[in-house]
Amino acid sequence: MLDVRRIRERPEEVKERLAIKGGSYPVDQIVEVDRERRKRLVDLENLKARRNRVSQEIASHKRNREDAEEKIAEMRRVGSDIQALEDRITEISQHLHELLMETPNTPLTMVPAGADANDNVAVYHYGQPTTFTFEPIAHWMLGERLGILDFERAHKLAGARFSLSKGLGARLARALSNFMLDHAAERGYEEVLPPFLANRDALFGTGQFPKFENDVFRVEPAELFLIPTAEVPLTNMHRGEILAQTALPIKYVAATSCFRFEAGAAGRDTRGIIRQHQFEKVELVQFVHPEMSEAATEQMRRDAESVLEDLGLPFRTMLLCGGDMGFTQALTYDLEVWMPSYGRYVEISSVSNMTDYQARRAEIRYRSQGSRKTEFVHTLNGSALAIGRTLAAILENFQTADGHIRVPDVLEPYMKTERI
RNA sequence: GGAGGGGUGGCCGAGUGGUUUAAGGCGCACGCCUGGAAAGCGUGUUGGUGGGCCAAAACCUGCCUCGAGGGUUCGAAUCCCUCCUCCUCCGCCA
Repeated sequence: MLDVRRIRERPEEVKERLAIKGGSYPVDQIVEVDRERRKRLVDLENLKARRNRVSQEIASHKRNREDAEEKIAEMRRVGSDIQALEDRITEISQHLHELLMETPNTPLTMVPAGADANDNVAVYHYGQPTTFTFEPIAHWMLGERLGILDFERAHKLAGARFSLSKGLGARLARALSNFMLDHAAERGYEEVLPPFLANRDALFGTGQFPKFENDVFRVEPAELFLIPTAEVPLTNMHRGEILAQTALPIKYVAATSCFRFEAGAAGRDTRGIIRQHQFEKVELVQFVHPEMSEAATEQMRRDAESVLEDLGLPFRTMLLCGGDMGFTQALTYDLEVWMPSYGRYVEISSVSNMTDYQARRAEIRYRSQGSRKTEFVHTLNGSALAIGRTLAAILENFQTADGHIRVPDVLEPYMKTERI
């Protein structure tokens, strides 16, 4: 959620920034509705001030056993005026809130303009697309042949877009998860094992709701939702809190399952484990001082990139253009790993700076040491990494001519074998 | 699942319809006192959101805020309803 005061005071600047994302947003309307709301608020508060004052007088009359009927009758009228005005202001406020909800975060100045993924800018490369002396096989074929991925039985259990891994496949997933958690812990992230279900307020706080309600699984009979990413529980841990400035930055890492309905992705990535209803992911989240957020984003990007580098997987890092960015993001890097079966780079991580947009929705503040004033923190998150896609990338990039998989050195202590 | 009891400021804790603009204590900050400190004394100490002052800061001022949301009332921390959460006991359970 954008700061309504910023829109009120500098609407042109906000419009300019939003233009980078493309589309049209109700900035002028927000300014107008906000003005209307504040105007009526003054009237309401004057009425309430009067009621408070006269109520004191009534109390004083009652104590002195004097008649207060006239004032009570007067306040009865004032009370109904207040009620009517309050109802009107509630309507206006809801309208204003809806308009603000339709307005995405403003991109940082370094974000390039552009309409879609074609306008993203590659900012970093590691390795080269893998070359083979034989015909490489797709991970879903390899996985089934090696008996480490089983799609048919997973479909029997839960339907399409589910898979299961077993044997060394399951161990590889666990190895990746443990390796990535350790990797993050070395970089100062505190490990968290959060609930995999979250309530409506949490989904709203991180910005999945109200816009993407159709993309998550709702769990009956409680009003709970399977988390689409650990960003939801990790960021909402501090929802409604005022943090000490000395506590910043707060850095969390969690390995969780993630659940996405993938509505609108019908027919896309139907083979393999690239796009599933359930997948595992190691997620990084940071709460930082606003002045530190750009540097922290670069650092988090390195935290994610170094996972791929340690594994030895070829990838590139893309700075997303305005048109390809998410709703709540002010800056996003996508890490894309080379996937031989696709013959192209495939997203394996996304590192984003939400500036204060999420913090404002979720009311996460900090109190600066000198002053008593509270400010919103900046929130960052990034995957490091998506387990399933990393597993697929390892199968495909490290397959050998005899149909086996070379285990990356850094995983050997976890795998207890050099090859699958 | 059953029965009962709680949720008040940074913390503890009083408060069952009107001098409560939330008592008192602890902690913290500043000041006085002191050679310096302790003690003592004094002042301040939830957050949010409006208005005023050319802008900012400071300052003045209104409204809201006693787990959350509704309701009753001229007036609600206090009464009623719904929800969340914590604790105790019983039952069940990885």
